[in-house]
Amino acid sequence: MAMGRPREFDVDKALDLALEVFWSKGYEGASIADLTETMGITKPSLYAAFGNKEELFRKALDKYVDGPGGYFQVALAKPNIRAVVEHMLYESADAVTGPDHPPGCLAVQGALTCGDAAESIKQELVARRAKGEQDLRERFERAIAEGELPPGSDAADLAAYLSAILQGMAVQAAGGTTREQVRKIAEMALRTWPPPPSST
Amino acid sequence: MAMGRPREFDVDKALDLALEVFWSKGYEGASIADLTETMGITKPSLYAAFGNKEELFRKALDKYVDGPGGYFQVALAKPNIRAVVEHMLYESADAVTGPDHPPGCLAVQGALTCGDAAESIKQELVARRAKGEQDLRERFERAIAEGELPPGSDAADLAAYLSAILQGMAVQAAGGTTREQVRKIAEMALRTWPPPPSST
DNA sequence: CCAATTTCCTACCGATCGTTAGATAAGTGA
DNA sequence: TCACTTATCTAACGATCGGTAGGAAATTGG
Repeated sequence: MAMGRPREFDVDKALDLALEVFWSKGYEGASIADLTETMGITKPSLYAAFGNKEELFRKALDKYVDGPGGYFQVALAKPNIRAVVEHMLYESADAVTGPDHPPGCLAVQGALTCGDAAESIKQELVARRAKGEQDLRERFERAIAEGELPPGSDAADLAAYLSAILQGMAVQAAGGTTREQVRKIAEMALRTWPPPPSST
Repeated sequence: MAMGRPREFDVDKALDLALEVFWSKGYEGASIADLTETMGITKPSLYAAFGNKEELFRKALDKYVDGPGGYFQVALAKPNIRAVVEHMLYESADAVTGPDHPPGCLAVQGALTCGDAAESIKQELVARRAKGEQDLRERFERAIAEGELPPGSDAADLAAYLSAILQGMAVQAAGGTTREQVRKIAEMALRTWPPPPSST
């Protein structure tokens, strides 16, 4: 069976470079020219290897989620709820201010708003964030069942609250806030954790 | 002195409509065609009245800040620090989920990331968010001086923390989270307010 | 050496981007 | 009525957008 001409670039490496571009400029802000230039390949090579811009973004997003964004699942797997939240906040603070990649979080800034053409990408990111919040919620439910959180705690509310803080840290980082300052936000959130259940 | 042909549209009304478009699609996602269609005017009319896309955005942003975003300054002016934070959180929850305008916050989602051409708009929004945080910080400094916050409280840290929560609520809203759910985030933040100073 | 297969690159596609000439229409002041 | 000014519109500008033909180059199996 004929193999054909071998590829002259590393697909995985090129995807990493594409991820960096999407991460720093967002889906709409990253042009095909930006991408090919950074990836070091021509447009036909990009399309042959990755399909089109949308598919390329989705592949980059997958790589992000279990690469730089992998701390999320690691945190979820911690044995007690305090460790989960601590890890989530501290690792997130470091992740969104990592010195070796763009600031912020791809799932937040990839397409928080966009034109009509990118609507499906925006929805994909909305769904990913919702999935993360849902995972958190389930983890909190387990913690409540195991008596790790005050009676009356609402897992959904806790998940929304923590998600908001994480996303807020991402916005701060995207705007250039330093790692030290973002870490302080994480520390303050932890200092008041867990928020007690509503007294109503 | 000759007046020339009178304008056939209401500049202020058109600017409001432009604001809605930028608010829901972001600076890059809003095309001139989108804007003129919504505003009900032709492209030359837009350019004659507002300069160019960038100037139009800046004018819309100004209108946003002392219109839908006006709650921020109102909250800052409250007489005691608890009222400031309460107002800020509750009004923000309602503002980012207002039924009569796009969800989220223009200062966050207008250009969280972007291509090279929109870099100056992104920087403008970064500066605006930083200014809001700085205003908060100064209000906290006053509160600390007046003994309204625990001794040892750090005004800058408190401002960064509250800013992050507000921005996180905006991200949640932009993703379609309901007003009720966003309000719960505000309530939970308030339930733990103020975070005590670091014990180190 | 010769198909068959796959990647490579140059050049180009139509559509849309933001922006503007240039002509015409509607008002004011003399 | 007649300049003057300003707004209106159609139509177009060059640049860039995402995406692709089409042919040359490089590999494998026969």
